[in-house]
Parts: sequence; C-alpha cells; structure tokens
Amino acid sequence: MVDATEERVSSILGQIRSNGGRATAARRATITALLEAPRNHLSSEDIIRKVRSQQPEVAESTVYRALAALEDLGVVEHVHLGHGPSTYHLTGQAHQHLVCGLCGKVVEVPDSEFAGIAERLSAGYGFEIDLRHFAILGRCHQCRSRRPAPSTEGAPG
Amino acid sequence: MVDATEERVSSILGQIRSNGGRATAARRATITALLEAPRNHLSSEDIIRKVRSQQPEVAESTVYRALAALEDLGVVEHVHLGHGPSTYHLTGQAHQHLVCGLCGKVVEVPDSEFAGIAERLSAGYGFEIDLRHFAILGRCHQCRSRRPAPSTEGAPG
DNA sequence: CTACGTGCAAAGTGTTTGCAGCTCC
DNA sequence: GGAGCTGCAAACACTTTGCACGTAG
Repeated sequence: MVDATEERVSSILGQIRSNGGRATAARRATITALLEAPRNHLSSEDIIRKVRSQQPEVAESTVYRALAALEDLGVVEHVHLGHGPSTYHLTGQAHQHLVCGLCGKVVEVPDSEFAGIAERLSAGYGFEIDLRHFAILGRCHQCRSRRPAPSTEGAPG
Repeated sequence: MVDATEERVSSILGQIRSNGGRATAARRATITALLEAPRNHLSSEDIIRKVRSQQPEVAESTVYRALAALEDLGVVEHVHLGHGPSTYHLTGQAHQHLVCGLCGKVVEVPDSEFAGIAERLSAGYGFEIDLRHFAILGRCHQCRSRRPAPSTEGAPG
C-alpha cells in the first residue's frame, strides 16, 4: 500500500523534526527508497539511483548525509556485506546476514539463532556482541554442491 | 629465536618458488614482518612500515602484491576488523575476532566456540560459514561496565 | 530570519593497475 | 634470457568535507 508507506515516511520525517532537523525533499526521497525495498540490502549507489528517480537533482553527498542523520536517529543502520560498499536498511528488520563468497547470495538469519552463542561469549569473554554490523562470509547451499572453493572472494555474475 | 623465524621465512619462500614464484627481498621482508608480530593484527600500513625498516625502497603496491601472492598460496589471510583497512596474518593462527566498537580492543576467540552455531546454520540454511573473514562487533567487558559512550578512541595501553 | 540542509567539486582513504625496467632462477 | 617482480604514478571505488547559497520552520 502506497498510503502506508507515505504514512511511515511522514512519521520518520516527524522524528527528524522533533530532533531539530528539517524535513526536506531529499530526505523524504531517501526514506521512501529504503521503505520501498524492505527486503533488499541497498547500497548507497542503489539508494542514490532511487532517490534521483524522484528528485533528479539530489547530490550523492546529500544522500550520505541523510543516511547519517537517519542512523543518528536510530531509524537506519548500515551493514558491511563484503568488500564493496556498505548496505543500508531500516532498523527493526534486524537479522544476521550470511553472504556467499562465491555467488554473492545473501541469506538472512533471525538474530534468535545467535542467542546461544551471544550468551556464551558474554559469560566466557565479557563481550557483548552486535552481530548485525558485519556479515558472515561463507558458502551457500548451491555453491557447496558445486566444486570446492578457489578463494574466499567472489562476486555475482 | 631469530633462527626459527628465518627458517620459517625460508620455508615460505620455498613454497613460493615451488609455485613458480620468485623469492625476492620484498617478499622476504613482508613474510618477516608478519612472522615478527604473530599476535598482532597488522594493517597494510603497519606491514609497509615494517617492510621499509628492512628494505626502504619497497613500494606500497609491492607489499599489496606480495600479500596477495601469499594469500593465493594459503599462507596469509586478511580480516576486516572495522571500517578501516584490512588486517593480515599468517594462517594457522585462525580465530574469530571480537572487536570492541568503543575502545577498539580485539578479543580473540577460538573457532571451536562457534562449532555449534556453524553446525546449526549448516543444517538449517545449507550455509557453511567462514567466521574468520569479518570481525564481530560489540562491546568489551570494560566498556560495558562503563557508561554508553566514552567517545575517545584508540588502543588500550 | 537564521540554523540547518543542499549542490558541487575537491579531497581523503585504502587499494589496484599500467607500464617500462630489473632480477631471479 | 625470459617469466616474474618491481617502483612509480595514476586510477580506482567509496565516502567525507568545505563552502556559498538556499530553504524549512
């Protein structure tokens, strides 16, 4: 529903304003871009492209600054899926990312899978882990069935 | 012992030669740099500095190429500890890195801690994880005891 | 009105690449 | 003596920054 998206965008713009920020067209377009692709892991490049389809004049740096403002607000977070650019998504879609080093496929795993190990590391090492910020590299089901891996690096074709 | 290090260097240079590569001074210095700091996570910058203390003329690109050659050989691997440069270390020192997002401290955890979750992800998602390539971000014991944000960044003394 | 946001371009960081010359085996 | 390595500098990909102008509130 487009109306629901728009409502959500307005709500986030409201948060920005309550924090002393301004609700601008560039920010509206950035938030919309993120909301419209809830299951995707958007790179800055992706977001810039989407923003420009609505607001062609928006500069790259503006999008980066909008994303930074949204991260400050706690609305957005970024994750490193590999050697390339960071990817951004709305918080509340929190999950761990498993990235296949061979084909680039991203498998999402709910945080709950990691509850056990998190507790163990906390007890054993005093370390409170935040699994979401970096992806876990590995090999997906399909690539495992194929031949053994040449290296830990790879990109989708 | 220096002799043991030198022996190890020669052995790796031997592997390079068996693979059709050449044993050069730059490569010798690169391997030595990695061997001399077995418990450190050396960035490319660190390695370049160490290499130049032995061979001042060596170019950055040569070190990167030496590291790449060593990774191809399986002797070296690199890990992403954060947003900055990659860090390199010899293989066989394999372990998972927990990086404190506040003070930068790196806690090392043996791979065995992750055996359970690795098996579960393999069974549930068909995904074979390679935990070593990215660090896990979090908060260390000391920073947890403190308040949320000390903001001063740097290595612990 | 004025603090905050923007567009633009330039700088910054970390890494890779093209190329002519050198050197290891 | 030739494949392989090197130094140099320029290119690269991604992101940040400085500055003058613009605009939301």
